[in-house]
Amino acid sequence: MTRRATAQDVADLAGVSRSTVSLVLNGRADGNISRAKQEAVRDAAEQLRYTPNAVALSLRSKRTETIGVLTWPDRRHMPLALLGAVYTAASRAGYLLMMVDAVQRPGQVDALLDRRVDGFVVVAPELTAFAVPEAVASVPVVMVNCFDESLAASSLVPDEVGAGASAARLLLDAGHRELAVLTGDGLAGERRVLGVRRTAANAGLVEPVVLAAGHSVDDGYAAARRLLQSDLPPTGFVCTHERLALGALLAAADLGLRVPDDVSLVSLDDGEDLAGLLVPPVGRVERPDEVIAAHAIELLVDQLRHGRTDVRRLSFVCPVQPGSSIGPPRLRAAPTG
Amino acid sequence: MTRRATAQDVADLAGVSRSTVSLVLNGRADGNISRAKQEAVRDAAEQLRYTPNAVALSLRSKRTETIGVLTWPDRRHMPLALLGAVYTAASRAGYLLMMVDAVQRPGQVDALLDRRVDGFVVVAPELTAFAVPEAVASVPVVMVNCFDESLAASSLVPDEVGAGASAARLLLDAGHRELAVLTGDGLAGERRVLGVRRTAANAGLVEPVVLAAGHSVDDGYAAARRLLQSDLPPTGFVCTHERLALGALLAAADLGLRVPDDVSLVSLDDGEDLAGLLVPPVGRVERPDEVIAAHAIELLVDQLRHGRTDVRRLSFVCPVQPGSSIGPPRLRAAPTG
DNA sequence: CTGAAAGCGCTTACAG
DNA sequence: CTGAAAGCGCTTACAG
Repeated sequence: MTRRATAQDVADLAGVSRSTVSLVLNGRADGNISRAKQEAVRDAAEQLRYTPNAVALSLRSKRTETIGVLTWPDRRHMPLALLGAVYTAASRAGYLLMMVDAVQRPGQVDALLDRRVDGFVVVAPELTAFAVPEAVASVPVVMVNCFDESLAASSLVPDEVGAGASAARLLLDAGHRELAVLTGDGLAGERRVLGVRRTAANAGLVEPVVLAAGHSVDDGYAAARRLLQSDLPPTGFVCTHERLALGALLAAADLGLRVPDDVSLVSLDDGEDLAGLLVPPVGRVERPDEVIAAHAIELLVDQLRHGRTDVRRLSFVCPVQPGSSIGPPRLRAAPTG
Repeated sequence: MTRRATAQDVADLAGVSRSTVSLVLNGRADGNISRAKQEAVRDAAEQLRYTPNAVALSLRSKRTETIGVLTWPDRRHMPLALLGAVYTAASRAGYLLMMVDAVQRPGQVDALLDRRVDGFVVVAPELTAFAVPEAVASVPVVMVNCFDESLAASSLVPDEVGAGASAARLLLDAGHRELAVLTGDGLAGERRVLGVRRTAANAGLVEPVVLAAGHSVDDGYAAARRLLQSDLPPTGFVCTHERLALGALLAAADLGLRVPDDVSLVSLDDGEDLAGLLVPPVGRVERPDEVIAAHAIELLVDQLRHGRTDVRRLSFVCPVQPGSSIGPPRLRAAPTG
């Protein structure tokens, strides 16, 4: 609870002026300040554990070295993996983050502006259009996993259609011909389904069964159970998010079906870090959160530090992560009739 | 990218001095400033969308209305539920948060101090002792889910022993006499196990089997599978964290055992919000994250705003959340011999 | 009733 | 080689 030392304290202790302290500590003393005084200043600073008051620095420099993060939860979760990756990238670049829930607490967006964050990154839990509040655009903004067509801001999103296609291909390559897709609502789900459909069509497969299952484990369980008990059950499931995959896995186990012997399972990544932890680990198509976040911060920092201002719209390939939930389709007795 | 208005801009537009603007906008104009000028100031402020620069305010007031959050991940996860609850409580009290990973990036703790956060809350993912860096204690600190014996800081933790006892009682009350405990390492696990053991002993039960399973779903799967296939399988499982419960559920399903018909399952909460989502929803003892966080922020804000300084060590009861994973024990053929 | 001044803690021209 | 001054944007005594 003790008062922290100021440059004046250091100056007093070293017997010099405030300006001298500033010059020395900021490495602009060469040829200006005598060796002896430099030494004295450094000693005094160390002894007092002096470190400049960042608030005063900010008032003067008009930079806070702080980035505002606008995010919000959807029904499943906060975009934690993305946020963590944004934090890591920002830390490395020397920035601290102030995060607010832009949907639940829109008022805090203004609080961020008042505190003069240098810029914003908007992080969505799931691919979506998002209307950035007007005031926010008074500083550089980059959008992650979302976009605002009416705004000249860079935007970085996963290639969801490609991800869906990769998921389908995992099953096709294993020999499956009868696919089912379990999905929730939302733009990411739609695009992922589109990817699966296209790939299936290109491969000459019968149209996959697409079920709008929902967003919970239980939804995945119910949908998978229903399909698995139908007359002509699909041999391979694509789940557009991870809770559905867990539900499907539980449903299969409950029905005495083994994964991947009796049914194969592929999941798309929604940042819950769940699919890979299951038993067996579910093969999946990942959202490259670290890569996206690193690029986002790089773009933003480029604007903040070097005044670059070009708007980019980037789409990122989603890498495939094989898992032992994928095997060849189970041979089925030819349908009678 | 336009410059934001300052009090001077408002003063110029309203034709008054800066002081007048300040007085009017801070509600101290009564009897001091003429009605007409007040009106003029307010109009000008609105027109320019003036809002005070919080950086300048902070330099003057020596308060930033910002709380530093020190946290870190353990092997399973970040303490997300707690952090979310801390965020909500702090927002309501008018504070913004700056969060850093105190273990991975200790240097950022100093960055927080330089930026003059008003206080700190330390949030641990799992109950643990934590040595708060000395400099941090120069401002008010409250510790959540952790403690530092050598520091005069308030600390708020779950009653882990009580939680373990409640978990055991859920199974006892359903008629179980042969319990197994799946646990990871760490203080929370130890205390939870202690609670189970005591309760079992008090009820005159045979000592429960305690297995240091690990921290992953797979660990829970392997441990549960082993026990379920043993000669005298336990009828009820207590899992000290949620991934173990998921693993146990998958193991049971794989072995063709039904929950709760063949085996009952109880989980303790570790903030992953997983157990309740499963099929069936796993009965559990919850960590009261919202309650803990609300009290923590209340204590901290009391210190920040009213200078209260009493150190509290609080322990919070963990409420029981029944789930359909608990049923009466399956009758077993008497052991032969 | 209202404006000029001081000061929060910095850094950067600017004099000497 | 070094110190005094100005200014970032506020608010609060202090004069008038």
